[in-house]
Amino acid sequence: MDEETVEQVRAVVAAIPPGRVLAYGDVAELAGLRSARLVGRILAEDGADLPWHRVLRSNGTVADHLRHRQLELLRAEGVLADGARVDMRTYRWGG
DNA sequence: CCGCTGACTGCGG
DNA sequence: ACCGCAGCCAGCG
Repeated sequence: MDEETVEQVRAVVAAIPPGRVLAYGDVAELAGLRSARLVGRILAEDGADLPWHRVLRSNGTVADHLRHRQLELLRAEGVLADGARVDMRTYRWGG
């Protein structure tokens, strides 16, 4: 992985305010990338120390293996999920 | 080089 | 709401 790319993504994710969220694609755009998948990959490898739970799919759902943990962390900062889905219109940073 | 695999996305049926 | 498909970037066999 390109170190600069990783740092760009890390910077964007670190800047998301508590109680707000972004889609992988949003992070990619803000970091100057064309691939949302790459953002997911970077968070998987270098995202442990970041508020990675504020990044989810564009439709408000999250990957299965993260579902429980991520929704729990979001709930703790006031982001409520309607079942397995977060309302992006309400919580998306910017909006 | 080829194909498969993901913390993904938008479009069409 | 469901499904498939094409694009997407990087790593692995």
